[in-house]
Amino acid sequence: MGTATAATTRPMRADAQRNYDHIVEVASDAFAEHGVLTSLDDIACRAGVGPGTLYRHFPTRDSLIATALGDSVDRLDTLAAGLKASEAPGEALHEWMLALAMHLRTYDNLPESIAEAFRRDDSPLRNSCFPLTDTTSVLVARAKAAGELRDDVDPRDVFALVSSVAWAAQRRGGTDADLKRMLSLATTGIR
Amino acid sequence: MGTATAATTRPMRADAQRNYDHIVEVASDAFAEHGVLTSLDDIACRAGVGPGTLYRHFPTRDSLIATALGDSVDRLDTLAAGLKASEAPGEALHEWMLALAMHLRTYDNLPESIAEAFRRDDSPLRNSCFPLTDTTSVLVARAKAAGELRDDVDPRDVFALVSSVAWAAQRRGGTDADLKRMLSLATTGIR
DNA sequence: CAACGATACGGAGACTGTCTCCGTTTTGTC
DNA sequence: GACAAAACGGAGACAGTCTCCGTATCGTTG
Repeated sequence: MGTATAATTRPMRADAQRNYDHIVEVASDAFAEHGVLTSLDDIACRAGVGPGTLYRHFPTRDSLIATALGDSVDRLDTLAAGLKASEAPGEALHEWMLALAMHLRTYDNLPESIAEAFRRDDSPLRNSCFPLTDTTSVLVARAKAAGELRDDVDPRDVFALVSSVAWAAQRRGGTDADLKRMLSLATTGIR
Repeated sequence: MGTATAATTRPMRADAQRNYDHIVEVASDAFAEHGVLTSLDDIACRAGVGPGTLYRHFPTRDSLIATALGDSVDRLDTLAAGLKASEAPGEALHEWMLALAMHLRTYDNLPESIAEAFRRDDSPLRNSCFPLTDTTSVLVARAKAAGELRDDVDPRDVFALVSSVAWAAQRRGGTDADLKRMLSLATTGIR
């Protein structure tokens, strides 16, 4: 991803593509610095475009977040491919849960936005998470099959649990140590 | 609590007390119906007072939430007294964690507000939670002493974990069953 | 390369919610 | 009944979201 284009339809006009790319770039920085709740008009301003232009390209905050997260999701997908082939499904699941939790820390308040997106249909942010929930399901199933995870665990609960740990850790200090400790606390019970 | 008064200083003037009580009453309803993020001006309007009056009594949203939660916290305190004397500390801790999680579901978005309050000093909402964190500490210590809980568990992490489970469960459907299932998933590992 | 239609821009401004300031009203006391 | 202190309330400043539409830019066609 990185420089996304609506390749399905007619290609974007040159100026539109330029603005689109610049907005995403600025948004990534702004989200990283101030969290996903930062002012969108401010992002537009910093990107040197009017609010109208931003909202035309990204009708909702979610759509902008989803696009800004593109690279991080791609990286997770690469990791997922390896983990799905792992010969130690239990460990693979653990590694995945940690990676997922780290991903959810990409921006401040991201877990809230994603959780919110899951309550709406057709949210672009929700759609962008489907690869992640799918991978979670696969890894949970493999861990179960290997007898390394209880049979009664719902993969959706696992995703929710990881989200909630990421959420909690961010408010408990936000360091890697906080995240790992909280995740360990919450998952030791899984086996 | 219920009808709180600044009893430490001079008693409130009659009209002020009347407005104060009415605001809290209306706020409880509004929070219950629309969550803690509902419009404060709207609460003022429904309570038949001007915005100025509301903000004079409750300078921050947190202070209003804290007051509105008074009754629920009182009920938890009563429960806590019994649990602290329980002869089954492990079970007592579990029961407490469930009660705490239910409390955090009193209003929509309450876990977020409380977590946020914990990042600020002198937030009234944070202060109103101290009895709860204290009880958590006591019950965690007792469970440890009885050998029913790992020694390396930080009570603050326990509180954070319960908050995060309440948060996650609310976004996973919000039913009692969702909450209990998620809590069980997250705590089975505690022992 | 001129010119035209389609595409995209951008900023003024409507709208919503937060929060404050200060002239007016209510209260309690002497 | 009158006076000072306490409290009221609403107009309005401010910030953020999002839209509408006149204007500018682009790409294509002759």
